[in-house]
Amino acid sequence: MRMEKPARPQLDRAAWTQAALDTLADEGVTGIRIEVLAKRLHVTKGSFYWHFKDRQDLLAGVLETWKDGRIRDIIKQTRPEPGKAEAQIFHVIDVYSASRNKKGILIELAMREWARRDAQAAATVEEVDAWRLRCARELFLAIGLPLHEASTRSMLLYAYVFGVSMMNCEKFDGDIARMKSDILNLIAIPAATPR
Amino acid sequence: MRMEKPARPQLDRAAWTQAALDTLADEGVTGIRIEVLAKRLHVTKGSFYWHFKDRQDLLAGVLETWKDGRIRDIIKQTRPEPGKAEAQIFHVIDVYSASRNKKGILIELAMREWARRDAQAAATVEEVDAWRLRCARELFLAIGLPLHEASTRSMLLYAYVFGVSMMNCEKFDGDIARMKSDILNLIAIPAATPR
DNA sequence: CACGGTCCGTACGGTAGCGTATGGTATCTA
DNA sequence: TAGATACCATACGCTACCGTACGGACCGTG
Repeated sequence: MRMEKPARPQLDRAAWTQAALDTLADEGVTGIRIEVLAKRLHVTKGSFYWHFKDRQDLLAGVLETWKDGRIRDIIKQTRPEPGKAEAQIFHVIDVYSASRNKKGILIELAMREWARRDAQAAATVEEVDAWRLRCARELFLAIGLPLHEASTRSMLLYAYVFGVSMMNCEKFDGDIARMKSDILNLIAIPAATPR
Repeated sequence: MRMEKPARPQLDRAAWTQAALDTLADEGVTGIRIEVLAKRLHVTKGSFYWHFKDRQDLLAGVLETWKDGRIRDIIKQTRPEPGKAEAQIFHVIDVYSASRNKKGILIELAMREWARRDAQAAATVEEVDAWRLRCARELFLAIGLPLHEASTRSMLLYAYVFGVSMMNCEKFDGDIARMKSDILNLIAIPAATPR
């Protein structure tokens, strides 16, 4: 009979991993520091080193957790629904728009920053990206594109959404909203005049 | 009469700033550590604190140096040359391809990682991006696009090149070279059927 | 030659973070 | 009720940094 006793938190690996993911979004990998996380969770390092062997153990858990979540989401978002492929493409893009998923994007960027200097992280990101490209390609195939153009467009799609998330568009001149909308149509709608 | 005495290096701010930029490419901002740079330059901290007030002073110098160099390059690359606008667009893209300018791209990514957590860096990157977008827009205008589409395409251009530089495309299936080529045509060549 | 400026080495105190050792306190189980 | 177990606090040594204080070597100039 497990009673909820919020007075005594009783953390587990998942709680630490989640806190690490939050910190990753805000400060990057180097921001994931055990003693800082402990303060955040109102415990001490003693707790951490009970659940984890060392910092590397936590980081590996972060990678696993992120990878599983991303792949699950991707599969769900791109599950074949006849006749809705085009809408699904727009939905995939929407998921990575800063306005709708700020934290997810921050984690995404932090992951790639991490991957540039760590082989494990690189492998993880690579695997997730491979899933994304495959699933997006299926959507483009579903709306009638040939294989090669489907591959090309899915790559352009993800390169664009990640790239634009690195630019502070808010302060540029011009109608940013309309520009983004036009870009999406350019990417997602093939062989048709935009709008 | 200044003789070159390599036995006694005689560093200056520029040498430290350059070393910091190199380190930035490899390890990010947090990798710029005074005592590490000193070891790299075969001197001690004593030298650093002679030329700089503190670490922040160095970082500000790095931002300035990078900004000036980038803006100068952008202007040079997009200087109006009648009839060559399209070639210039492709050249701009080429400059940001990993194969041709690996270090420049690493610095670019590190700068944006830095900008996500530091207001000064954010302002610097923003200013550079604004120049880039303006200059690229001029090129698209020169090949006959209306203002709005010129803005849109220059934004897509830079978002794409930055985004693709964050993806490890080497290990994906498919003919990556051809895909990238197709994408470039899609971005740079308006109103024409790709291929 | 004395002397001030330039440039750097050395030594120090201080902080932040990692990992370990060890003890303490609940909670469960026999 | 007496362990045994799960979970956490405390205290410690260690390393990597930052920034400062100060001294010394070299240079020019009077």
